[in-house]
Amino acid sequence: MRYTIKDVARQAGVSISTVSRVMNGKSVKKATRERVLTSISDLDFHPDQTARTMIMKETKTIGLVVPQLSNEFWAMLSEVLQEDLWNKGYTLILCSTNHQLDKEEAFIRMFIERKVDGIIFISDSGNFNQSCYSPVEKIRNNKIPVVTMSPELPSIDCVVCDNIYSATNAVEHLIRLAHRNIAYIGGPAIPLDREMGYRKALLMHGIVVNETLIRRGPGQTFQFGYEKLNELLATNKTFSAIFCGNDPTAIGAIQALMDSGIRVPYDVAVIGFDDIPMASISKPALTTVRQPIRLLSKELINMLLSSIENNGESLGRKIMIPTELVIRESCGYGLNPRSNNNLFSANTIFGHRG
Amino acid sequence: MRYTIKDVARQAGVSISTVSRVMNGKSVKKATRERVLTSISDLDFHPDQTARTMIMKETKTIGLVVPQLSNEFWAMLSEVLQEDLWNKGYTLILCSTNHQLDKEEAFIRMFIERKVDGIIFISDSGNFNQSCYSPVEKIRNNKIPVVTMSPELPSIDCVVCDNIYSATNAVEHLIRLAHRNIAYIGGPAIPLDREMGYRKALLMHGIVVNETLIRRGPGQTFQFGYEKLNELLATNKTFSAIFCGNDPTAIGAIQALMDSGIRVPYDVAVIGFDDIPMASISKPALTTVRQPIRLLSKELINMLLSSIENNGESLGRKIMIPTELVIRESCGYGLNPRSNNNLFSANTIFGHRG
DNA sequence: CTGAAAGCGCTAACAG
DNA sequence: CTGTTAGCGCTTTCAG
Repeated sequence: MRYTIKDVARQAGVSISTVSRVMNGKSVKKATRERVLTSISDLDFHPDQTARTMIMKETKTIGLVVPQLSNEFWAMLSEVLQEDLWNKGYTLILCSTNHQLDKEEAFIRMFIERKVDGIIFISDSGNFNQSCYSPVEKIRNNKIPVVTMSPELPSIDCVVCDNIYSATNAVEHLIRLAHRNIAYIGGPAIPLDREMGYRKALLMHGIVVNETLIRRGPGQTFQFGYEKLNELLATNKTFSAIFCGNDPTAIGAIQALMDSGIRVPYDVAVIGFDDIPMASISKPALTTVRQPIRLLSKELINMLLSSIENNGESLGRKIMIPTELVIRESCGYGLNPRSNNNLFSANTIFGHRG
Repeated sequence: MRYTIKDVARQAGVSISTVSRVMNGKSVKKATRERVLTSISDLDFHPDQTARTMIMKETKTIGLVVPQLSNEFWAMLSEVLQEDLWNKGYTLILCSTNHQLDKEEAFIRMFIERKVDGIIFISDSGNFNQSCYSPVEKIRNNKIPVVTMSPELPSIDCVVCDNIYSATNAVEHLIRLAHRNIAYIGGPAIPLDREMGYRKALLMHGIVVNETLIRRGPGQTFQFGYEKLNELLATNKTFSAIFCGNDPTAIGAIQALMDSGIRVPYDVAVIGFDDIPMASISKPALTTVRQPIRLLSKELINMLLSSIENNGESLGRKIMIPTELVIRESCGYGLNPRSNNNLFSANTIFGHRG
């Protein structure tokens, strides 16, 4: 049996309310306070959060759903979120669906039962119905503050990198390097806007989209990129560059190319998305779009906490975070290889886009 | 305001105890049960775990402390632990210290206040005092079931790979490939037993340990390996192989070698530890010791849950999990390059070693 | 089979 | 400044 506030009160010869006051920093005579403090440390007493929660109506707990922890991007974002929230006095319950979408609902249910103060819901179900997505509906019905990275959901707060702009920017980089036959590897687990950005870049430069160069599938891993690239090779279509929806996919694609004796970047240029640590380590080092994780975390938390303060009022705010195109080796350096101006900043757009 | 058991009771025209009975699957007349169930779903009522906990004395929550999530090994282990625990009805609170040791104590304190049913405590403080380590002491004093991966702590349950044996096995592999000048990169954040295994292998083969070939430091990342390797090069000592305490370090070391024009494995062989996904992707693919994550998770959970059932009784059990040496490209294939017998199994030792 | 009542450990009025 | 008291939402005796 653990000690309770009663034990402390008895030990210190005061009432339980006095002990409570000491713990909550309310005014107590100095001598009394010290006596209580001594008893607390003598007994190694820890106040029971559970009981406190029943009255305070707040758990100081945030629920986080991410698609996968073995993807470095989500792992790092989770870690930063946890740290930033901790510094603001919140504990994070981190749940990875590992791409099993049916778990999302189960996690949400658990969050509700545990009365989390807010939820950060990051789904890789890029294809959900625009007007209604059941787990999110459940959160809203329960009036729990929530923030997502899915701009498709109307009237739900959202913080996300500008996927369309970033993808367009990346593909334009390839176009500037004289590529015209550019493939895309993506799928429902990768934001659809990245494909849209790819299409937009081609359109802007009068390049006809070749649908056979677009490979989609349910995956998002190294393995997925490897397979899709081999599919692409099997079509016998011509392509000189590939834009991949995320880094693991890009690295898998590069591996498949190399296994087929195709040199990167000399024969085919490859570009990824996320800039996970692995991107700079793999050979050739991956040119990719960097999502600024610390900024993402900061904005997600700001938005969520402001929503908590306004007791769950969701304004449907959308914040777009800028990205950087980080140029490394995997698509060469084009016309000006000695340039060290290797960062192209995407626009920052705050607020809902018109 | 969320609905409570009272609202359901009123809606269904029964008492709150009946609602409680329905929720807990106790005997209730069929008609009544159905009426209650209807009210529950009509109101989308979720029972409050917090209130339940106050009576039940269990939170169905496990606390997990890991050193870092951006290291794939910990990320994957965390993900598997979370999934396995979820399947057993437990929610995981995952806390990454990100190598800030002072956070360990803060997390433990939080776990106690939240009344977790058990703690999985994975510290990378490899050097802690054998007889007492403050965060762990705190757990024990509070009689919370705990399991660690630190075999040094006496009378604390522990599940861990056999680091000494695995390291010895890895280094012997290098010795079999005719290497005699073998360096080691490690440090306090990497289990000391890996260094002991390295020393043991050399000893067993009559090779004098050259202390200048052992590079230690507080790190464990890619960056750390890169720096330590450069330190090693700066000493001008001869070495033809390196055993690294974990994979990120090994991959960093390889990068540093390549940046100095030293070829791997032709000039220097490198071997790592963990077998993270990156190990098979980086070039050259890394030969490394595989820690079986799913098995590790299974055993950690088994041990913890059995301890919970025996209300916190810690027996100081130590389980050693076997590893595999996965041979890829980074140390060549030695005398028999065509062999596809590329797995050397380490012994499995269950129970405390004599 | 069902309801009334006690109480888990804590905080927050409300009196002194 | 401090003690008394009434709950928070639930489970669990104990009577009907």
